Amino acid sequence: MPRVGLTPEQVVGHALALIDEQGPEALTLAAVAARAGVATPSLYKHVSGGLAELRRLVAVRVTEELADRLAEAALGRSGDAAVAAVLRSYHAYATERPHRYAALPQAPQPDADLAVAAGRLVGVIVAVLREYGLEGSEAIHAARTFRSLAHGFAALSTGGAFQLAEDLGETQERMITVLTAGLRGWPRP
Amino acid sequence: MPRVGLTPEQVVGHALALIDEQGPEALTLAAVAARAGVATPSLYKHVSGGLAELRRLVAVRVTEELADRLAEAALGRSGDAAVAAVLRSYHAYATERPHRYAALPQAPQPDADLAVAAGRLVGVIVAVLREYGLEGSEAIHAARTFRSLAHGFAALSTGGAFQLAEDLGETQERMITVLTAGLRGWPRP
DNA sequence: CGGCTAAGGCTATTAGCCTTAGCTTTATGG
DNA sequence: CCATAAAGCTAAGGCTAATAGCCTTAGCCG
Repeated sequence: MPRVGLTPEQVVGHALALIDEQGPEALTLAAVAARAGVATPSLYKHVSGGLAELRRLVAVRVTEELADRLAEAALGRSGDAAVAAVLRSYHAYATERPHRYAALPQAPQPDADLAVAAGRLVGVIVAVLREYGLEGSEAIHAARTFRSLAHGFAALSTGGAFQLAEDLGETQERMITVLTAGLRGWPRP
Repeated sequence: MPRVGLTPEQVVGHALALIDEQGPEALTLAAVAARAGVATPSLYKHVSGGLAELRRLVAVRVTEELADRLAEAALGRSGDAAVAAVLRSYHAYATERPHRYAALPQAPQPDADLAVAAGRLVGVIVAVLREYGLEGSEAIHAARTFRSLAHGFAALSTGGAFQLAEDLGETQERMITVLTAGLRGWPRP
């Protein structure tokens, strides 16, 4: 039994490949083990928490990836252009890797690593909103609005909920217009 | 082995009860059978497609429930008040029955019954938007924006994605303000 | 009233999955 | 050169869905 030199990172990599190809349902330890050229129980040497932990690690990695994408999109832009770029790149990520994006919400438990990654993602959004003069609680409400719109659009469009022929890109541009206008005229209570 | 007088509707009812209590992951034929006082394979007499069909039926029923709620909220209201009421009742449904709402997207295949139910839901939204003078493609884009915001907010808030202490109701009111303003000033290309 | 049919139960079985336990081999550091 | 920890293995147990085949009940029809 030659050593295959597996690491937790590689295990997650195989998991992501499986998800990309066959969807989150197909993520099973047996399939990951087969792909890694190893017997199923051997995975526990690297991912001691079994399937649950593997899913957790996948969620963390995807969240980090998404946060990176958003940060890159925000880089060098400001105001409406930054909001538009971040929203577009959010949707682009979900569209390019729909299964990976769908694997995101499956982490019910509050998890420290995931919280860190999610914090980075929210940080990018909050930074982009700062230029609208939003501070404190209002920045939080605005960031939630942003995330709701971005996630809803990504989830529904990759999930096939938008059946009609109208172009999704057009929908996205309308959303951007509404959102940027809403941020400029943000309701100050 | 006395007949227990099961119907597909009752099977779905038990499935919903299970989901409400323990989440969508807990929906297994074995658990439903136990709750119905029947052996697992007997369920196939009522739900011939097994677990997949049961999930499908659950999704249809939940979509119908939600559409009913939204229709009721829209009744007798118009304009901004109607939009606000529908958005609030969307979120209220998801909050009252988080697991049930989470069970919604698990129906991947395009399904006729589900399409009908989803059509009713979209119909309510389109009707509410009609008062803003939106027609044709623009009405579609606006309805998509509405759904994205509603679903995103529902999914993220019930999923525990909003960790901070800020009140969710406040966030919702900001969202309503932004959305109604965006609809009134809808971008006419 | 007698019997037939279809529906609604059942048990048994197969196949696939996760997980734990305990053994064996490999690689490495002293 | 050997001891030990890491990384692999097989075996086994306990879930799950799903299929096959049998039995009983209900209800209808002649």
